[in-house]
Amino acid sequence: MTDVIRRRPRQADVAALAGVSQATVSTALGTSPARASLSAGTLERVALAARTLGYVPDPVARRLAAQSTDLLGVYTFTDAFPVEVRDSYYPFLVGIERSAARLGYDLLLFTGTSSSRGGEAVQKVRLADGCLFLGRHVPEEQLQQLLDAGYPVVYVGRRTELGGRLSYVGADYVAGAAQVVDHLAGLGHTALLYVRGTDDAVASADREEGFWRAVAAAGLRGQVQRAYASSIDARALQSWRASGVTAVVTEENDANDLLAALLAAARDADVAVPQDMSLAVLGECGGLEPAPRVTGFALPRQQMGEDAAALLVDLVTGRRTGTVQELLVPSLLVGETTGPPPPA
Amino acid sequence: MTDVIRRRPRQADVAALAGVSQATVSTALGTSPARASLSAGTLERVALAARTLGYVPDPVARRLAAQSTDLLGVYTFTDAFPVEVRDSYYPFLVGIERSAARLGYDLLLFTGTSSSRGGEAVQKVRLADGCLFLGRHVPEEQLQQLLDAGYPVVYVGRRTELGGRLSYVGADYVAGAAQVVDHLAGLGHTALLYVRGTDDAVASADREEGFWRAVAAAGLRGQVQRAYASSIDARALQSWRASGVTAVVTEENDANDLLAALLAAARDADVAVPQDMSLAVLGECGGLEPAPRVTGFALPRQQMGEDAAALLVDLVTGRRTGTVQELLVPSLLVGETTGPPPPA
DNA sequence: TCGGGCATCTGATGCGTATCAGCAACGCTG
DNA sequence: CAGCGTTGCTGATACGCATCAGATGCCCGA
Repeated sequence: MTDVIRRRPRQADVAALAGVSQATVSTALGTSPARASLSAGTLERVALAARTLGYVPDPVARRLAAQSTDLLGVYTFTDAFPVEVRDSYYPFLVGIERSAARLGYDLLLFTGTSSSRGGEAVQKVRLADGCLFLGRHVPEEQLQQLLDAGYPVVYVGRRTELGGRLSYVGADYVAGAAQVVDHLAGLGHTALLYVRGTDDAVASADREEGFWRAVAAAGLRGQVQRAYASSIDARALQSWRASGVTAVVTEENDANDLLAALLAAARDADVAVPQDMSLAVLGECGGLEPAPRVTGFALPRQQMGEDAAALLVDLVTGRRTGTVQELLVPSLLVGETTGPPPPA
Repeated sequence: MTDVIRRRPRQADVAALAGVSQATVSTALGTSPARASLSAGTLERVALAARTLGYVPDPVARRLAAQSTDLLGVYTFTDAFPVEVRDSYYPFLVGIERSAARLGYDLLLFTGTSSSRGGEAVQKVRLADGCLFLGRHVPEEQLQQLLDAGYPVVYVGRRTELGGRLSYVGADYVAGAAQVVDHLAGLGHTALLYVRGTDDAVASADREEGFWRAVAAAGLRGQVQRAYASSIDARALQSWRASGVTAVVTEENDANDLLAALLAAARDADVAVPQDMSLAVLGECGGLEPAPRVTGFALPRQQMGEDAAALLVDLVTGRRTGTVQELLVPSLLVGETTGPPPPA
């Protein structure tokens, strides 16, 4: 009662009340093997004193001393809660949270990372025991530093940077693309065109690889064309048809508007989808207005988040080590834009 | 080169390289007023050394020493990323992240808080400089401990627990309810019924208060009825109409299904909405299938998040003190379920 | 020449915990 | 009773940084 402003209690206070040393309190309240060598009486008295004082360990001090915070970092290169693409980010977060909660970790969300000058900001993730990275950007030098220091890092999404030394949980675009191609083959198509964008993102290349593999496996004719959305028009479409193509696959509608351009071109050319020509996307389709249900495949986003967090925890605890790379297989989404090829 | 396993650099390393003391490095790299009394040359040499070594301050140590982490806690009593009600939580998070990023704070998300036994888990929020709370639940004893210790806490949503000592940024349900009532009055309705659920949530009571105030101000006849969704049927609806009621307002469709029950009852009773009777909700309507655009009001969720985080930062930095309570006014949403009353 | 004031910088200390070497007391064996 | 292993606990230290009371050297006025 003499002290009006009471500090929150620390181990020293508990120790004083229980009549033992601070070291004993630390041992008694902790989980170290040394705990076994304390007498039952002492354990009890310490526990009682701690409860009486409402003692709660200071996570910061614990981390400084023991090098572990039970925190997983989540680093995004845009807002963690983007408004535009919320549908694509949210499931990752859901999965991450699930795993983290199940494994007893809390989440440290780094904000405003895009605006902060210099890549050095990345280093602050070290507050957490390990860190998940979301988003396309890869600050190589910074990550290199983290890796060199043995700091556990896991990307959500496949990354080939840093000489393949990055751990990740990604989506198997090759398998996904193959599913779509197989679906078309099953419908009877024999000549397929893959229209891809002009950038060289890993996922883009993977899609093409999956396309070729499946085309070869199914004994189809295939061709690939790189294009800008603006270069796709009715005339292009007609020339493809003239060359025998009955189905076109393309990338998802993320940044490039290939899919939208194809739909528009089909409309302009009076080509009915899917009666005259089938159309599919090697990925998900979003952001289209109106939104036709386009055939494609769905990324197992939530599962990716879960697996990534679980992997990170394994790396943190040492249950797994080194570079670990996982690919999850997407699931085929059959929409309204694919059907049998038109009769020859 | 002798050291293969290189620790990450600390201030002592920077100090050695720059030829100054660790204390000087701390001062030079920090923002304390003492920094002004360092020579330009020293500042420069320290900065250079730090850059050379890739020094990044250890946030944990910083916190332990300076009692500040630049972290805002976010404590939810369900999943932080709920799957069912994502639409209602997400905007809060968006706002919170915005403010936090703008003010230079990162976010600490506590997970699995619902499952962890005992309320003591709440105490771990202290890792952060202050903490936001989302959700209905209020663990009074635990919060009391935090408040007693002078720990900054802000609720998102109005809370009257703990003798009104909780700071919050909430929605002004009174004003929102009044907007809806005024809207109905403007359409020509003169006799209104408010069907409310059976719980006594603060928001529920606020709605009723707003209802009564606006009814009185507009000189209307009003009545209130507490009901379960299951007790609302065609007969009840007919009896209300018989008593002269031309518009019914109710709570949002969150947990209780009052709104859904009313719509179903109207259908059963062959009462056309809004021709025969207007229907509005004192809040938002979601989760209805099919989803009619019901007249109601929208909570400024994102703004609430932003303001709550900004308030929390003010409390953390001492720019504001004590209990601060803010209410934001919702905006009227005119849907398809309200219209002029039927001719008498 | 000396005292005093200023500009710069440093040594020492504390933050709250975990860990480890080691100490004291005790029982046991030979 | 000396010697030794065990049990149960403590003292000291480290973790990396911030802070503050000085220490040091310097210039100026008296």
